Parts: sequence; C-alpha cells; structure tokens
Amino acid sequence: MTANPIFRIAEGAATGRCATCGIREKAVCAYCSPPELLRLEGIKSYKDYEPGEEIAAAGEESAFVGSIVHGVVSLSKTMVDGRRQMVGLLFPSDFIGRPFRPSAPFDAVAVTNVRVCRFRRNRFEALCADSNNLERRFLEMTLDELDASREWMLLLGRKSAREKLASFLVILARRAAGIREEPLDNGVTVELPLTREQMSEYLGLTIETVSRQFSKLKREGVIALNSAREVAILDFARLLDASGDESDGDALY
Amino acid sequence: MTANPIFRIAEGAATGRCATCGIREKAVCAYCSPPELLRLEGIKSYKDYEPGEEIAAAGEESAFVGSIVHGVVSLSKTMVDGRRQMVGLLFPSDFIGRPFRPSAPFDAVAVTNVRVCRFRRNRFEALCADSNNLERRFLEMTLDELDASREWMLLLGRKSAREKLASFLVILARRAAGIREEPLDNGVTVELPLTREQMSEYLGLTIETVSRQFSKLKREGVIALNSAREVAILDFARLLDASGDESDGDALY
DNA sequence: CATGTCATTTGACCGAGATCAAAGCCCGGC
DNA sequence: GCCGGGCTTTGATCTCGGTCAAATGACATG
Repeated sequence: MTANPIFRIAEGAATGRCATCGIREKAVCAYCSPPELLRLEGIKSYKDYEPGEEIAAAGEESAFVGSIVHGVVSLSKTMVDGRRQMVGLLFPSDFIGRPFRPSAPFDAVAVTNVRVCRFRRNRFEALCADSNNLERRFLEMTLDELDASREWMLLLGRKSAREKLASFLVILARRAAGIREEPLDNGVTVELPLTREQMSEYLGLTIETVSRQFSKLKREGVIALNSAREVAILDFARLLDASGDESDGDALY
Repeated sequence: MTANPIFRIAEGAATGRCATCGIREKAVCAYCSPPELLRLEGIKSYKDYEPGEEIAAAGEESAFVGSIVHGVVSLSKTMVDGRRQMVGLLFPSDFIGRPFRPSAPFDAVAVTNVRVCRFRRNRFEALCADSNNLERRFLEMTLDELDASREWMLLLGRKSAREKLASFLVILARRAAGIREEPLDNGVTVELPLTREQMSEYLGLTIETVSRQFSKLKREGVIALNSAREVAILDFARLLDASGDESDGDALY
C-alpha cells in the first residue's frame, strides 16, 4: 500500500553480470543463449543520466543503442514554435535507440535518474545479423511498441482530457500492479514519474488542463493525492470507466 | 500533370512470378535471394478486396499476413461509442498483419480496390526464422512504421486543423512525386484516396472541419479542387509552410 | 524564520473546432 | 431528363480545452 516506484526496479543491480541483471527476462537480450550473452557482455557498457539530461537529440548521430536498466526516458518531438509532443515513455527493459539509421527522429531525455546498458550501434547491428535470438526479440519488442504507439494515437486523436488522464493513470496502475503481481485492488498507490508539464506533453494537453482533471477526479473520489506526485487509486472501476476503454483488458497484456 | 493514382501502381501485375512483381523492390521480400523467393512463391496466394471490405477485425484471429500489391488499406480503432481513429494508412508494398500474435488490435479495411499477396502467418513466421533476409527487411519496415506512427502522434496531439490537413496533402504530394520521380513542382495533381470522412478519421477531426480547411486553402490559392477527390497543388511552398513542418525534408526519406 | 524558486492549483475569459442543421453537388438508375 | 441517395459544403451556435493571470504550496538556502 506504499508508493510504488516502478521505474526504479533493478536499482543497484546490473552493473556487472548479465545473468543477475534485473531486466534480463524482458529486455532485448531476453532470448539470448549463454554464449550470445557472453558476446553481449563483452561489448556492453553502462551509462547514467540525471533527470532532464539529454540522451540523444532528434536528427543527431548517435553511436549507441541499448536497454534501460532503471529509470524513465521520454521520447519527444518539438516543433519550431516550441510545441512539444511526447511520443513514447520508456521504462526499465525497454529498448532505446534506432538501429539501421545514424540517428533517431526524436529527442530522448532522462525523466528520472536513468541507467542505460549500452552497445555501439554497429556492434549491435552486427550481432543482430549473427544472432537470430537477439534479432527476434528486438523485432517482437518493436512490434509491441508499434501497437502501443497506435493505441496512443487513439488517445491523442479522439479522447477527452478526462479520458486521457484516466487512461494514463490506468496504465501506470496496471504496470505497478503487474510488476508487483498484486490484484488490481482499490487503494493501490502509484508514484507519478512525470511532472504535470511532462504529463501534458504526453497527453497532448496543457499543464492547466491536466491539473484541473486531477482535481476533478479527486473531487469525485476516484483518486486521492497523497502528494502532487503520488496518487492513490480509490475506485479503479470508475477510473477505468473514465478512461473510455471498454474491457478491463486483463485478458491481454 | 494528370491525376496520379499512386495507390494503383502495379495494377494488373503481380498475379504470377515474384521476379516481375511491381512491389518487389520495396516489400518485405525485397532482400530475399532467388531461392528464398522461390520458397515464398510456393506459399503465397493473392486475395482481392472491394472498397469498404473488411480485411481483418480488431482482436479476431487472422491466419494471414502479407503485402499490399495495389490499393490502399486503413488501420483503425473504434471506441464503444463510435468514435474512430485511423492509426495507419497502408499503400502498395506495405506489410499488413501481425506476426507472432494470433490477431492484430486494429481493424484493417480496404479503402480502394485492394490486392494482397498473402502468406499464412505461421508459414511466414517460420520463414522469418529461416531467412535472415526476410526477417531483416520486416524489422526495418516495422521500425520505419514506428517512426511514422510517432510522427503522426505529433500531428494528432499538437497540430491545428489547418496544419493537419496541409501535412496530409504534403505527404500525398511527396509520395506521388517520389514514385513518379518528378521534382516537387507546383501544379502537381494528387488524387485523394480517402473520402472527407476517412480523412477526418485519419486526422483526428470532424468531416466538417476537414471540408472547411479544404475550402480555406482553396480560397487562399494554395490548392485547387478539380473535383472533391482531386487536388492540384498550386503553391507547394505555402502548403509546406501551412503544415507546420520546418524543413522540406528532401534530405531524409 | 524569512526568502526565493519552482511546481501546482484555481479563476476568468476566449477561441478553435465540434455539433446541429440545411443546402448543394455529383452520378447512376429509371 | 428526372429522381434519389450519398458526399460535400456552408452556416449558426455551443463547448471543451487553451490562454492569461494570480494565488497557493513545497522546499531549499541563508
């Protein structure tokens, strides 16, 4: 029943052997055999980032790709006049970087303290060619990302501000519950990895609208705010209803 | 200078040999060696669809994946109350279907007359495991789709109605010009594959707003409407400007 | 404890785009 | 040529979310 910093799992771990790495089961290396893992181990390096630190800039060459070991990374695109849209939010075990291209078309910024397990892009590409397991896992992860980003298109194009915020909270609550293997009961507390401004960039809203929708859900007794960054889900059923998504989706995902 | 039905290239071709197939260079089979192509040829079959015909339904099992030979296919998601968002528009050589899962989370519908070069999903998956070339090309195409869908998230989340429509027209004009290998001059005529309603679903707008923005661009002399479905680009520079995208982007893509 | 900074909340107002409604237009069938 | 149905356009009005502005709160520093 305490705050749940889902984006900090594996903290402290994963400075050394892949075998004991906290994201081993879900990351791009998940399907690798012991010898393949050894090769990966030979070319990996860790790098840490502070909140707000830029990991890669849109259009600028980046020699690295990798896996997020802990922390949260945002992918976003900014228009010339400053309008910004977050196009992805990466959590531990998610892949970061753009193989087969010199640069990614989006900015990657550390939202929290972040540790990335990095590979030189060309080494990674070469390994993909050699290792069916690595390439296969990467393909599956990319397909899942594509599905998720299309799902987000529905949110951005058609959902109301209320539905957007509720959807976001549902996703965070599910992720928290999923990792902690708890049933999705009322009273779950979720720590928000993002500021109101970052949420507004993710949801295609303004900061004021996000804040107002928080207040409204609070007034209605659907959630409670322990602090600005810590939400208690008081009534998950109503939150789900507010999200505009039909099923509770426990069948899939 | 005549209408340009980009979505009908390869019409008539591709009922037979892969070697002479119109989408051979760009489709998922692009990197396949002659023997691999032979294997593909052994398991492929063609299927045609009428405009409006459903190719696959969200969440329902589909035994097939494949490549679009000609025509345009929409991917979309519908909410319980009927709100609908298009999450992808597939053109010839694009891949359709969801390998490694029994079903896709989106509806696929033929927008025009469509021919698909199909493979049984499990055969395709098996071939991916055997053929590095096939899997590699599929991975690259999926990564490109992911980039494109994130680009679309910026449009849905942050662009004005005017910018949305202009962006869409720029993409169509580029695609038309690219395939015809002509410079992007003023006076290019683009045939719209979508009705106003379908465009509104793609752009996250209403049909009325789309129509109004067409009228406005016309009034301003940026475009002309030969018919409701055929647009002449009179001033590409101003159209680009109206799209809210900085560069003319001819460097990339 | 006073002060400054930064994130968040709340209020007042406005406007882009949605909604509701009514023509207009295109085309195919009779 | 006339009729009918489906797109598309245009108009009038409303509303949700954006904009501008100010107050409140949370902390860290001197």
